[in-house]
Amino acid sequence: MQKDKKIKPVPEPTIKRLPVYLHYLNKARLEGVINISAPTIAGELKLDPTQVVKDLSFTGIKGRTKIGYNIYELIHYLEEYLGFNKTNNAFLVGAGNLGSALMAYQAGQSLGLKILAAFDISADRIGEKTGQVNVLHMNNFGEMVKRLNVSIGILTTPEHVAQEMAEKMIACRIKAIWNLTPAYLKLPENIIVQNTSMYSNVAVLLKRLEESDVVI
Amino acid sequence: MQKDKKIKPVPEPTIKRLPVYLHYLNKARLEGVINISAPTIAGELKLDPTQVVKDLSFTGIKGRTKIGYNIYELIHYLEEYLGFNKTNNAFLVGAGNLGSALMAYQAGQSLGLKILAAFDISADRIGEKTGQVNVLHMNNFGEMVKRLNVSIGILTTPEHVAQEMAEKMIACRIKAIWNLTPAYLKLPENIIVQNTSMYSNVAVLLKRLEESDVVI
DNA sequence: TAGATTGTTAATCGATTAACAATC
DNA sequence: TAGATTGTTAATCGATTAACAATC
Repeated sequence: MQKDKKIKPVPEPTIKRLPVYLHYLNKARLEGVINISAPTIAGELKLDPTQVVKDLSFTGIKGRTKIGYNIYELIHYLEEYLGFNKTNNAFLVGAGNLGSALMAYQAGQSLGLKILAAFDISADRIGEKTGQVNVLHMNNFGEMVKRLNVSIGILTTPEHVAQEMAEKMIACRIKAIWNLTPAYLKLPENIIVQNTSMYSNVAVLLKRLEESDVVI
Repeated sequence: MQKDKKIKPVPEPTIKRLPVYLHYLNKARLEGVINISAPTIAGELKLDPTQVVKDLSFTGIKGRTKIGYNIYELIHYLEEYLGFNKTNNAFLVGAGNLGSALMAYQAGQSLGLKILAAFDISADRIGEKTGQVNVLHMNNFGEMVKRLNVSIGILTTPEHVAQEMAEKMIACRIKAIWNLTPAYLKLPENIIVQNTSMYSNVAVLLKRLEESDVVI
């Protein structure tokens, strides 16, 4: 059972860099680039060339020595590997500013997620349409999950209802939650939670600013 | 010059966890907790107790064996260490949904940053007031930076103007940019940039969901 | 051929985890 | 005293970087 441990797991830092490559490559493709090498990508994104080679190798793509990678092929492999070419349907809970930002966001460019509908409990938001996404009452959440077979939930509520809404989501068979609130959610082990904490990023920024001030 | 290399640098993962502790501790404090131990914190946030001890030790706090840390003192040390108790003034550029979310956000709880004003170029946003923050025209940016001596900029514009606005910010002597757009900014070495990429988080979520599907 | 690049394996670096002494 | 905890040092683990062979 535990025998076949051969499959080397992808490092999480790699997973986080792959969409950055993808984003850059799409831009380069629009500028007419056909072939692109790891050192070029590394130079643009200020990374180590070896690291780019290694990261890209996880997608299974084969490059050509002296030439690099075909940009279309590379984009395809990245999208395939990240699952960005599949339709990853999601429901959003909490149609405030942050939620609206995400809804507007995906209208322009694919985030790898497709927000099929948004849910809220505030009467004046329900019935609204942000981007192409309708805002429905949270009461309809369970029914809609069943109907559209959605397994990803995006949580953008105020913090004080985050835990409650997350529980409601999983009661309706949501399997993975992207948590953009500052709340730390207590949920069953089998639920996948991805926390995107704004304040962690602020902390890093402030520390680096402080360090630079000291040096000067 | 290079001699005193004794000061062990704080690991970046530690910096990112510290505000998570702080947030949890503030909640616990409101519930009347006076003393709290590392194993308790670790249990709540699903972390290793040793790691919590080590992380907290960077702030310089001294705990008491068998008792743990005084929660008020610990909060104080964390805020001090992270610089959250200082007034870190910031200007926000791009008063769309995401920008508004951040403005509203800080009204409720301190993010360690104080947004003094927001800037935009769209006529119908200028003059608005989100939370307690006024939206001004980008033309006034330089003057306001000088007047209020702000060194942190928050970038929440659409992607296609992100580079341009970032350059404008640093031309006006902004030293650090918190970049919440998907754009990869090309800026001088001495500028501190903190990228908060939404799609990196989505990528991790999708990969973990995929893995869990395979296992079942 | 020379030089640039991929791709793999080894070495290094850094963060986490384990071990353990000190303390109350 | 026994047990729980801090705090430090050592061991382990994982990611990055370096080295190098293969290829065009």
